[in-house]
Amino acid sequence: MENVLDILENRGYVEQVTDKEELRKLLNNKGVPFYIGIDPTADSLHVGHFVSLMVASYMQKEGHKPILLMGGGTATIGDPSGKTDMRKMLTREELDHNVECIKKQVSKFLSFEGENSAIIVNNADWLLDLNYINFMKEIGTQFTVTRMLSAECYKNRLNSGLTFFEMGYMLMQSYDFWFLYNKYGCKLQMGGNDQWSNIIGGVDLIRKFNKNDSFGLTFRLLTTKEGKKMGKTEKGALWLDETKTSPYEFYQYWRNIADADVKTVMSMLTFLTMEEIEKLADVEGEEINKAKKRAAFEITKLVHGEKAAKEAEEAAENLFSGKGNAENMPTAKIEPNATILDAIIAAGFAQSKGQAKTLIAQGGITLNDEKITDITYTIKEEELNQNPILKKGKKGFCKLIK
RNA sequence: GGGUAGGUGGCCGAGUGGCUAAAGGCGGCAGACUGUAAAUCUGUUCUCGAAAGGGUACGAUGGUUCGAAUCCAUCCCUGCCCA
Repeated sequence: MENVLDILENRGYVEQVTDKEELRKLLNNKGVPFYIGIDPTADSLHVGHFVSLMVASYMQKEGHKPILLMGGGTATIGDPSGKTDMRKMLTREELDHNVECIKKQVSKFLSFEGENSAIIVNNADWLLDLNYINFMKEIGTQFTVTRMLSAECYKNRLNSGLTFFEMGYMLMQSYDFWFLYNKYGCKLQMGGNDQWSNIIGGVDLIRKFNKNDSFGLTFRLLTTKEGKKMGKTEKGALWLDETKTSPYEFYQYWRNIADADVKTVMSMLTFLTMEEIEKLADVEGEEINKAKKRAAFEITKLVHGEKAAKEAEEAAENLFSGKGNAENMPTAKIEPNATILDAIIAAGFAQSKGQAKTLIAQGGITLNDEKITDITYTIKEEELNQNPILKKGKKGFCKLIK
């Protein structure tokens, strides 16, 4: 029988493992509890979390038990790993709200029923009550600064300011793992590769207090071939929440990825078999567009469901084949007799009138396929009643409604 | 606490009294070419205004000056070195 670890490796998720052979043995059993941490700093997950959820999903499908750790405790004081500005402090209510929203999204990937149902825990439940002196005595003595500084992630920060809290963050995350190990028998922590130091911190701690039978595994960060993080859009992050990033936009993001990234995206963000993926992606030239379409569809389906994925696909197809009568493209409400500039801003194509003017000046704006050159153009009521389609460049579509 | 170097547009980074809405690079956007790709080339990139022109802006607040990102004072923040 295939081991989950092999699946994960074949699909290109795995970056580092503490002890691959021993972990493989452990995973031959069923129902192994493992945990993945998520900081509930927003009311939606973004693409960065997507990979984690995919991995967790594969793990659960193979019979293991996912524990999702919400970093409610650490988020209340702000996560320092953002470079300069400490993130906003979040109130308990906000955090609870975020956790609820996240749980909804997570349930598309993980089952909260059955023998190996996923569970959600919040480290606020144990971190907030810690006593500093006790913590330092018990946990602080187990770490040497010398070793921590030799970690890659701290090395880079050494010349740009590293606060004590940031070092302490590692202790807290290590403590989390130890706590879950004791409470749930959780023997495996998984996370993005940037979490490696924090994860092995926990593994070490468990070895010192208990025994050497816990593991850490990190997965590749989702980056393009050029090493840039995936999931950045002009509006910021690519969210999994449909009100923050519409299914159409979401679909378009994946439809537009670079050729070189198609395979990565398909293997890491879909459940297509590797044979299928190779068949689709190992092609020359224009053919690769089929693979991109499939990738976009599958990924959108996972996050927004099949119906939304189909709608996004149809909308895109109609728009790009020139018939602008799709139902599901983004819409923007404008007043009758609004100027073209207002419409451009309402559609989200520009932040200011100046930018909107630039767009027109550069010939990037069309209304029902008529190029707009006059920046004083106003959209009359009768024209608006026909719900004209405003187009920015080649890919920006928006239906104007009253 | 002492010494020292700094804080400039989304980011990096030049600029040390008027020619500076601020070089250059990155990123973004548009155009050409294409396959809704990449690479390349061109243009563009604070804001209001149709334009002329105005308004904000170089950590913060005051001041000097006809005129300040640039000089002075105080404060806040960051790096480095010493304690």
